[in-house]
Amino acid sequence: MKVLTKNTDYAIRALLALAARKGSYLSAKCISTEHDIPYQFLRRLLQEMIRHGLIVSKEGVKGGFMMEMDPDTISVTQLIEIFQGKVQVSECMFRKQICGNRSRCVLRHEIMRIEQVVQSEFEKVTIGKLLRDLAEANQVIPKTAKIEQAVLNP
Amino acid sequence: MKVLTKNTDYAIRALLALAARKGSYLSAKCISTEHDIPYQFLRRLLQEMIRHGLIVSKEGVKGGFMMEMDPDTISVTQLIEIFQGKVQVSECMFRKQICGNRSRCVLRHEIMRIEQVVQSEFEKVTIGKLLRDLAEANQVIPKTAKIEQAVLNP
DNA sequence: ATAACTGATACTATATTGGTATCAATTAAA
DNA sequence: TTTAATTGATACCAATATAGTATCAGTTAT
Repeated sequence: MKVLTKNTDYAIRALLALAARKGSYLSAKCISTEHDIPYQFLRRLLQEMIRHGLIVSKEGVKGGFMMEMDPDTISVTQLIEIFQGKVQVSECMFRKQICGNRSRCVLRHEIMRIEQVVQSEFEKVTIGKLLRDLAEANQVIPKTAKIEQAVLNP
Repeated sequence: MKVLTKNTDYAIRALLALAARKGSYLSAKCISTEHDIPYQFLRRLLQEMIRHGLIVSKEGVKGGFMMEMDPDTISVTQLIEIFQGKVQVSECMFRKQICGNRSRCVLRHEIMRIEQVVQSEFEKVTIGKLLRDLAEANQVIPKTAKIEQAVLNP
């Protein structure tokens, strides 16, 4: 069971790259080559994120994508919702089938509780947090700093 | 994002039916018609659960499937693993790509933590627990008892 | 003997996921 | 003003996963 698909995966990586260079434009090509994300695939993801207001773009030479908002306001939950649809435990067997015509399902509480837990866990994980984790790792483990540096500042 | 697929969904329902009649054989046909699960589909699921030792079967007339083990030892996590593969947050971008040749990934901790949370939440939900939830609901909401009864004792 | 069963397995249809290609529009800069 | 680097939009394709069906052989209670 794969919780994050490539969509979400790539989107997170792209956002990390943009967050690390907040305020300046990064082209899709640059992000693609530096982070090993298929170019055209990445572009679709970036456009989708623009539509959702997570990033902005500028066309033409020296154009690209930029993060304007606070990276801490972008959670993995949001990205999952955009690229994989809203988190739901079942679609919705318990609610529709066992529940039948009943308005409230006996299992609904259990299901809802788990949905809530899963969602809130992913909500805690923001782009800002991931970025800080990376930065911290750079300091704690100097041996690998170059690699992390490469990831963040290609 | 659908956490439980039909496989797991149906499997849970079938196990609830078997747990409710623990010790006696229930045919696939019976479970299928009573719980609105496609017959052949259900049979595959039941066979899979036999292979994993969750239930036993008896061939021939008056045969069927039976639950021998304690329903509290069967968790939704187990069923997800059987029918949807082991829970993993990413497959595994962060581990393989960003980490590159590094043995330990900076994001690994975050990812692992979430995997752990998700898994342990589903572990709490056992067939036994779901069954008790249903039974309890029958008592608390007598108005709907007939429906629940139908579900549990077709 | 026969009908009600499971065991095993092959098959099909549809949706999702992952990825590619193309062309038009925009823009910085030579 | 031409050109190259860029995004916008969208159509397309391949592989895989999901959901469901069909078939035939073997077992067993009656």
